[in-house]
Amino acid sequence: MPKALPLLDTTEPVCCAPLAAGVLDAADALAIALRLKALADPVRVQLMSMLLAEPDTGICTCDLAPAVELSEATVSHHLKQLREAGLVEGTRKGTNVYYRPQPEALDALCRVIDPRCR
Amino acid sequence: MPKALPLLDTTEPVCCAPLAAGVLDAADALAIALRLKALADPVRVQLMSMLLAEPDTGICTCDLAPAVELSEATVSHHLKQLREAGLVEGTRKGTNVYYRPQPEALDALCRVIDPRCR
DNA sequence: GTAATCTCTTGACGTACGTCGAACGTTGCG
DNA sequence: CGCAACGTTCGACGTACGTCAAGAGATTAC
Repeated sequence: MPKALPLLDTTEPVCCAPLAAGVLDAADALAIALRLKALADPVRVQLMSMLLAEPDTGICTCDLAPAVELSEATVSHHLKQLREAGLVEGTRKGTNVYYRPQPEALDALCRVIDPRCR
Repeated sequence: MPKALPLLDTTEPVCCAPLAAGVLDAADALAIALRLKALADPVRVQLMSMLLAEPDTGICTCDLAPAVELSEATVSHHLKQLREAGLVEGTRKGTNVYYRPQPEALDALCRVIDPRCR
């Protein structure tokens, strides 16, 4: 994507016409692609599935890192990607930061992709 | 993803437990991530939307390239990614190759991602 | 205030990705 | 056959990405 630097706000759920509703312009396509890219990594997919299993309490970085067998720095990086895509939200509790999933964002992404949706 | 080289077959629609059904293992997460990655590019999103608008006749490379303002070589590369993910299918008609969308693959991906699905 | 713990950021490294021009294959048509 | 049109592959280039160690912030406990 060496064209325009993505200075977009992707923290809100994606909001544009579905893929199957007609030909998308470049801006809408970018909005969708950026959110897909946030999830298009095996580690982040796995992290999302873990967080979706604890939607209320959330899970902290120090518990996620050993579960995916990566350094905390790397997991923090992945969580940042997910956060910037609005897919998760982190709240501090003492020294820990508990991450919770944002199902609405995932749901919005899903609806935009759905070939039956238009 | 510098761990294992993805020698997986991704041409079939993704088939594993949904994200929200429980914690995914690394293999399932990879299967999902590879398909998401195939679509996680603004050009490919746009191409998919164009193809979904002509699901029966399909569109050939030489018509897609000017529509996204890229070289035919680049568009061919993107179509290859989509083809390897099972999201499109190309059939030759004379010198042209007409690409048609594979809504089942997109639908399967959508169901796996859906936070309401489990 | 000091120490301990958790988290995030920075810098660096290797790899993967998007793009193009040029070369190569394929198909159809004089 | 020889040529033209379409498509893919190859090689090269710059950029983006995933990873970690090391350091910097933040918060709690003593």
